[in-house]
Amino acid sequence: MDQHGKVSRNYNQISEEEMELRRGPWTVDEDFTLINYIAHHGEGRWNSLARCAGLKRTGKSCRLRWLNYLRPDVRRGNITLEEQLLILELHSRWGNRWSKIAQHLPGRTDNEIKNYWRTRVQKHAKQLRCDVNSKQFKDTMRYLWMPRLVERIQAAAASGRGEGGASTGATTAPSSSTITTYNQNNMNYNMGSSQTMVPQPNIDGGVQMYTSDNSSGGTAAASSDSFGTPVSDLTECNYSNNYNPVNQDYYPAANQSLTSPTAGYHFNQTGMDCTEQNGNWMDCGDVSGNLWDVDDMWFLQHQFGSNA
DNA sequence: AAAAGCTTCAACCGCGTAAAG
DNA sequence: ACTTTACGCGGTTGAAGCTTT
Repeated sequence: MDQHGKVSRNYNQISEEEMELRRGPWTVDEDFTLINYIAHHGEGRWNSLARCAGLKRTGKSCRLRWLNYLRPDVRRGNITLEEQLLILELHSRWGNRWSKIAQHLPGRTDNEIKNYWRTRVQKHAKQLRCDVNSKQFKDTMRYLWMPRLVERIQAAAASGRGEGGASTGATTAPSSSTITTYNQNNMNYNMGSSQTMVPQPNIDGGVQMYTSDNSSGGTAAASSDSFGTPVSDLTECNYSNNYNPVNQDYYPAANQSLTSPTAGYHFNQTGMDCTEQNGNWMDCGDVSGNLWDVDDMWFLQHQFGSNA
C-alpha cells in the first residue's frame, strides 16, 4: 500500500466504525458537537478529536469543517473589491498557492479563494477564449482589470465618505487616506484624488495590503461581518452603482461621472470608450456579452495582436 | 409552472511532507 | 534510518440554488 493509501486508511482506521462514518453535508447537530468540543478541548489531533467528540466523521472532515466554516473568525460572503484586487495580485505572484494567498486575506479560507478564482476568474478567461495561465490573460488582468478594481475601490471610498459605515470594517472600501498606492510588480497606481491612474515605476515591488495593518481588516471585522459584502467581482460590473453596507442595497452613485477605467490609462483606446457608448460605464449585471468583454477583447487584440 | 441549463461552494480525494515512534 | 501517523495543500466533484427558456 502506498503512502496515500496509508493516510487514507488512517483517517478511517476505526474499522468497527468504518461502516458508519458519515459523509456529505454536516448537520446542525454535528456542527454543534464539533464547536462545543473544540471550545472545551481546542483544535488539533483531528482523528482523536473526531472520535472523542463522538462524531462519525473522519478527522480530516472535522478539520475541514472547522477551518472552512465553523471557525469563529472565518469571513463568509462576497469577496470585496480590495480582496479581489489582492487575490489577483497575489495569484499573479504565487500562482495557485491558495493557502498562501489566504494568509493575506484575514478570515478568508483557501477554499473560498480557490472557488472564487475558479468560478469568476477562470470563467472570464474561458469567455475570452484564452488560457488563464497565458501571458495575454495575465496582462489583461494586470493592465485592465486590476486598474479597474483600483478605480472602483477609489470610487467606492469616495462615495462612501459621509455614508457612515462605508469605510468601516473590512467589508467595505478603505478610505482614500488608507489607499495611497497600489503596487504591482512593475508599476504603481497612484490613488490620490485624481480619478485616473498612471502606471509608475515600482518603488519597492511590495504588495500593498489594504486590510492587514488596519485592524478593521482583521478578525474584528470578520466577526462583525454577518451581513453580506458587496457583490462586485470582475464579472459583475456594477461600476455605476455603489453599495450600501447598511441595507445591502446598491444605489446609484450621486456625483459619479466616471470614465472608462481604461481611459487615461496608458493603453487608452480611441473609439471604444464605454461611457461614450451608453453613457453609463459598465452598466451591466453580468459579463456575458457586456462591455467587459468588448473592452477585454479590444485589449487582447491590440496589445498582443491576438485573436483571443 | 416546469424543465433545462448554469453557477456556486461545501465537501471529498489524492498527494506530499513533517513529526513522532 | 526507517516506518507510521497526522496534517495541510491543491484539485475535483456533486448537490443545491438560481436563472433562463
